Amino acid sequence: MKIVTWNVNSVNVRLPNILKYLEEFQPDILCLQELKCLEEKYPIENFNDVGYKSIQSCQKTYNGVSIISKSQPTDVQYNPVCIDKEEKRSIAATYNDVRVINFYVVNGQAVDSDKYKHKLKWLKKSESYIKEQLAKYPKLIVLGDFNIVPNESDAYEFSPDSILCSAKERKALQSILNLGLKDCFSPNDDESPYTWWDYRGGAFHRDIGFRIDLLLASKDLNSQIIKYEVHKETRHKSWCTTQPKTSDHAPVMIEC
DNA sequence: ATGGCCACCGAGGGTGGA
Repeated sequence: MKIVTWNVNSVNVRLPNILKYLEEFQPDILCLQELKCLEEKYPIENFNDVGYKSIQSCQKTYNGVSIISKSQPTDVQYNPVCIDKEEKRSIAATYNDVRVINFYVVNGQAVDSDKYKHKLKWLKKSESYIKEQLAKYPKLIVLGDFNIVPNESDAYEFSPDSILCSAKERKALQSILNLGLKDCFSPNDDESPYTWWDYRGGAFHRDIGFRIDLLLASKDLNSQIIKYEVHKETRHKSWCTTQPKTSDHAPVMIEC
């Protein structure tokens, strides 16, 4: 089974890229973040037309998460981790015997800002939710855009006092891992571990990036993982000729 | 070079992303 997480930065702008991705990589489960559209603008027919189902939690302009899959989801939860009900940042469902929880974690903007406090609060809520879910579903994966750099080696330049890298954020992530999850990341000797590169300053071609898109699996699932890949090629404007504008994130895939 | 922000809303620039 192939499971992917991808922050697409607008599902409608990126639709050609997503359809090409489905065709080329044939994931069983594709979790998207930053849909940036209302439910009625979500391109579900385009996914149905190529044999995929979708569940989604949408809002105007910001956020939004969905799970695109070959098989039918069960036990669907829309926005299970929620502080402000307008913010759609979480969605969960079961596919066969695997529980999939898709998160778009709060960015946080700057350390000690109101948004940073909101981020930490949101992470605390997600920890309680994951704990409850782990008790129900032994084969579980939490994945998405975490907006947290797990380790110093996961950033081109690790700044411990800045957003994505701060101690409080990383501690919140560690608390989630301590529930019994393992980061599926597997280093590749030929390339950096990054999954996000700023649009500005030619960051991608200079490989100034960060690893902030994560897949965290329970032990029962983690033991079955046979592959971990970051599909950086989708970040090249030449990859999808019908929509050369790319997301600033690359899709991350595991196979189990 | 695989480059030099992008997408949103709304009607022009302000906001948010990370």
